[in-house]
Amino acid sequence: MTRTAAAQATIQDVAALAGVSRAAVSKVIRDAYGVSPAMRERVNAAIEQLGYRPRVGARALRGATHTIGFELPALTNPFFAKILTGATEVVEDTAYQLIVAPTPPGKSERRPIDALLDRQVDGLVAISPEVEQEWLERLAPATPIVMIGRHDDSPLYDTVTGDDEGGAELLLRHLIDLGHRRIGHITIATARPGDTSPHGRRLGVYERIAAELGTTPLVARSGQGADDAYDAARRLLAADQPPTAIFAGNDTLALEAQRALADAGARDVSVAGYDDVDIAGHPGIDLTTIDQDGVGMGRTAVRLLLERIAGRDQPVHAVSPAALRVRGSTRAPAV
Amino acid sequence: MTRTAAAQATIQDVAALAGVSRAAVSKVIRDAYGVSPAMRERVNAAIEQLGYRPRVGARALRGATHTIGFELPALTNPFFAKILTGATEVVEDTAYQLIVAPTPPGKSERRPIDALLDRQVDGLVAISPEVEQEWLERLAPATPIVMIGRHDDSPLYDTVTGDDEGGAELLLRHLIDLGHRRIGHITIATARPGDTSPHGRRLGVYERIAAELGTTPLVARSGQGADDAYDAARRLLAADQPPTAIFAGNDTLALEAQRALADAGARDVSVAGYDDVDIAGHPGIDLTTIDQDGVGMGRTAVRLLLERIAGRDQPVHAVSPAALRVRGSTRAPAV
DNA sequence: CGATCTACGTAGATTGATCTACGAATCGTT
DNA sequence: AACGATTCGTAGATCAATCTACGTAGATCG
Repeated sequence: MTRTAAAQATIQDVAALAGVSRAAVSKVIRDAYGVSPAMRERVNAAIEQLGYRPRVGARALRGATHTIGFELPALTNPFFAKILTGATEVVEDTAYQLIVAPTPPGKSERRPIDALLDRQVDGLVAISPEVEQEWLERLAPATPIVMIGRHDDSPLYDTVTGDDEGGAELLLRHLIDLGHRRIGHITIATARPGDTSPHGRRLGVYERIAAELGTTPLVARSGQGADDAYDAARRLLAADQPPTAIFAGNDTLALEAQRALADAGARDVSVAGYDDVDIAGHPGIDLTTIDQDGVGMGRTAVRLLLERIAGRDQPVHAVSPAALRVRGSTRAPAV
Repeated sequence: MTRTAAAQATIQDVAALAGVSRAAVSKVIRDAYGVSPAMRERVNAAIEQLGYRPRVGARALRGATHTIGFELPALTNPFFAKILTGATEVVEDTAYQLIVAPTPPGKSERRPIDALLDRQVDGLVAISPEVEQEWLERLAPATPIVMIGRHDDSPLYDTVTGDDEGGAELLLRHLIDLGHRRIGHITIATARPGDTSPHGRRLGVYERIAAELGTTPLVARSGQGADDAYDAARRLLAADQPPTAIFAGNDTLALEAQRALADAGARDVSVAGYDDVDIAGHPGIDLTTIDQDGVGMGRTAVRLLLERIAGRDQPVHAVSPAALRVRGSTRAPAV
């Protein structure tokens, strides 16, 4: 701590240099009422000269931070990057700054969310955190929050979800139409059929449709790592009656399934994913998947949040439509 | 602003409930000297009961924020996600919190960096921002910074780079060994041969080796978007003497080049990238590339930063070694 | 047994901004 | 010229923490 911190200029320094009061400088900064052009001029010159920038922390003590917090799980999933891209776009056009707190793999989303709240963000977006709804509802009155992916119907916060039921159904019907009957499913370890998470919803639809078909569901669960997804796919292939098609809970899982299929020489097994990440359209991947417009979801989330910050009281639960993208990874089963 | 903010508990509230002074509570929180077990007990109970969490902003006014800022460009580039993964890992084991400020595509890195500084981060990591070294050196005395990717030799801040010269040379020698003589290069719009950026270094090596070979360099420049990279690749293919191999400045560019090759039916043109992103090893991509251990670079960056925060004065310029990963995307040229 | 030491707590200043009052100057009216 | 209405600027409280002094017990010691 023997730092020779070339002490940053404070509002006091600016005021002294411009020969005005601190309050006057504050007014200029905030573009508030009661500032003569002459004073504005002098103050701005002083700010310029000193390279002054207001400390957000000091501001936070009184009012707002003009900051939007974004909790981001699994950095390696490009779908989340899509959402974040949309969020960034919208924030770009406002006076707000976006700051992202990543959740380390396998850890609870609580810590990054708390970290953002500790930094007094004016609003918070989180991607499908696995926390209790009650906990979120305790936070929401103090800080507006928008959940992406969680299908809960809270009156206290907004949600943006994909049409997971519709999307999963679209995809499964597509496989069935191709002639598949033994369809395996890869999902994440924590998903429960029909729960409020996207994977839970997709799993629920999968089980329902399996029941309709009269087939026994063939589900493999994957942990966080890429290897886990690979292993899950291998387990499906090793089943007594291996599937002719695999519906992976998302594209990242699907990519690992493709890898496993290639290694197992199971060239004729179809694979489909969910999310339509950029790479899915690459000719070497050519993955059939569901596009739920991640960029749009990110945009919507921030828009809803800004509305909340501006004072809206009524909850909004937005749903992004799901569209099937048929590509080469799915075809009729080999006879 | 008609928010019924269920006012968060402050240190004053905790002190009142525990029947002690504010300073006492502060001591307990900071684990400072002069606290009896009995008092600690009572204070912790009060903290628990009120769900109290200290405001980082208020703390920042006096001391540190225990926050590390991370400037992240181009969310869509999975290599940066790798670096961030490494950074997250190291921060995980400390009392610091990582917050990320993304740079919107095509915008200056200055704004996100300033935003982090305004929030009084204790240290800052940035990925190859295109700003003047002088500007960084003005920041560094007040806030320790570590630059990833920039090959500058500043005495005021640390750097972590890949061995871009070695890596580019490895890759080009590999192509030459395969028999390629007409090798095209895709780089980013702002790169200048030999400048301090990774792309500039790689471009410099490319031009040097082209000169050694006595061939005219064939360089296409790409803007930020995926389409730009695709177009750049198309331009290379449309040259009078189209290349038999393409060395893309990074894997993201290489993936677009593959797409362009597929669309152009140029099945026999080799492609190589740089970074070894996860997808490069996928059987459908199978991209020859350079692994420069992005995760390790992220880890090193945070370690160096923590050392600086702890008081180190001497600069460190770490270099991550480059390793060639030969895959199916490069082969001998068609005769 | 009185002096010193240590452990434990507290009072109050401090940090950098915002914001509410309020005072002073300027202006147009009648 | 006197009046209220604007306009411009400042003083000082305030926000939630930290941190330096300093006070008060009780323990230790010669």
